[in-house]
Amino acid sequence: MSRWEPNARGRLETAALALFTEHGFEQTTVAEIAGRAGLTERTFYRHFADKRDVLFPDTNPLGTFLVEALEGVPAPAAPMDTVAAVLDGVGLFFKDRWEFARRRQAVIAANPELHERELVKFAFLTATLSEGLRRRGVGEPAASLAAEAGVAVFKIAFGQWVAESEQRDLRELMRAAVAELKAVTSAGEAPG
Amino acid sequence: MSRWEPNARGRLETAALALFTEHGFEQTTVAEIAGRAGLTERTFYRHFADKRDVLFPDTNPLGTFLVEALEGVPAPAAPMDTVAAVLDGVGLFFKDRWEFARRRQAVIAANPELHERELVKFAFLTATLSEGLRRRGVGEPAASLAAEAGVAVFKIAFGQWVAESEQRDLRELMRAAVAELKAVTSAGEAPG
DNA sequence: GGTTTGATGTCAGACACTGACATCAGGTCG
DNA sequence: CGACCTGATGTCAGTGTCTGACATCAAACC
Repeated sequence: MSRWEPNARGRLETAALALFTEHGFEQTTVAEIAGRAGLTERTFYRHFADKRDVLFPDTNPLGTFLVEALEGVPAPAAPMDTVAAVLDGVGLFFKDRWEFARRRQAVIAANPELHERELVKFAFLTATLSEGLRRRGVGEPAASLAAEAGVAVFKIAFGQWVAESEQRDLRELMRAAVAELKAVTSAGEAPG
Repeated sequence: MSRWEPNARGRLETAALALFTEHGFEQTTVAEIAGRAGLTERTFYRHFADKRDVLFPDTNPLGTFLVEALEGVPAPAAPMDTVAAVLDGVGLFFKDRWEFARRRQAVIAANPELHERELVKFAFLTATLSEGLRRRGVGEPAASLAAEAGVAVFKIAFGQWVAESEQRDLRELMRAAVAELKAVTSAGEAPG
């Protein structure tokens, strides 16, 4: 028999999401989260850098997934096609996480502090994507722009996806958004 | 003679930027900022919602400027052309603020917490721009995408602008970024 | 001149977060 | 087998952010 219950980190994440949903983010203290998980406040801070981080784990699967997806794209593709291919993979990634994503997003949307942290995660994805593109030979500022565009598409499509009452195909939403973005940016290019 | 020195808010902003530059953001306490401004910590929190906000004032001139610029654009323009026109105005807005922008950006870049807050301000600009476009009849998700694209262009061009050792024309950098974005998004659209 | 207003000060306190040290089951090594 | 080390946790004390409640008092207003 081991000295402690296993999966302390997971228990903290579960307890936090539950308490945030029940009482709200601000009304929940770290001590309460730790208490529900059978741990102390100090231990919470050994697993998460701060209170918000419990919803944004460092072991962000999406980040690593992104890198792998990027490497899987055939090399001689235009930047935006590469991004589109990566987004397709991301769509599959979320396939079985719709319910969880919805619950989590509800908590985040209800708390400006959490929304703020979410933006950091998006910025991290943008940086990851941009670096990946540069590694594939895309120059600046093309790489940064394509990365920003890709994450923008993801943001918007993801927002639509979790907002629907029925689960749709995230990939379709993203493909539509990519098409819309192309239309928007090319329109009026050479008027007349 | 009035009871207090005038412009308490401005004194706090000046004191904060100076102290953040000298000792860093985390090493500076709110009490120190208030002290240098001849005020108390409590008064600081009457002017700013939190410690970071002293670098991101609510009376954000850029936000209001954006709205006005948006209204100044002739109505029958394509979304991205509207955004481009607004960005041109924004470029002028920063014309005389290069030095200040550089100092401020140096402080922000040195502190993740401040960078995080900056992302919120960008998100606010995106929302403002998106809403303005929708008010002009642009539908969704085109409005959101154009807004995201515009802010992305601003972010990247602004980053280049403050990174240079000599002041260049922000408008040119943004125009180039818009052109690059169009190139990136249209490339590979209908491959041969 | 009395009253109201509003920016500030004072004080107490909750809570986020951190450093230092203690504990103790389980694995390691001699 | 026993001494030792490791690592996850607990305990405690402390700093700093941020907030609510109440006090102050020049200036404006009537």
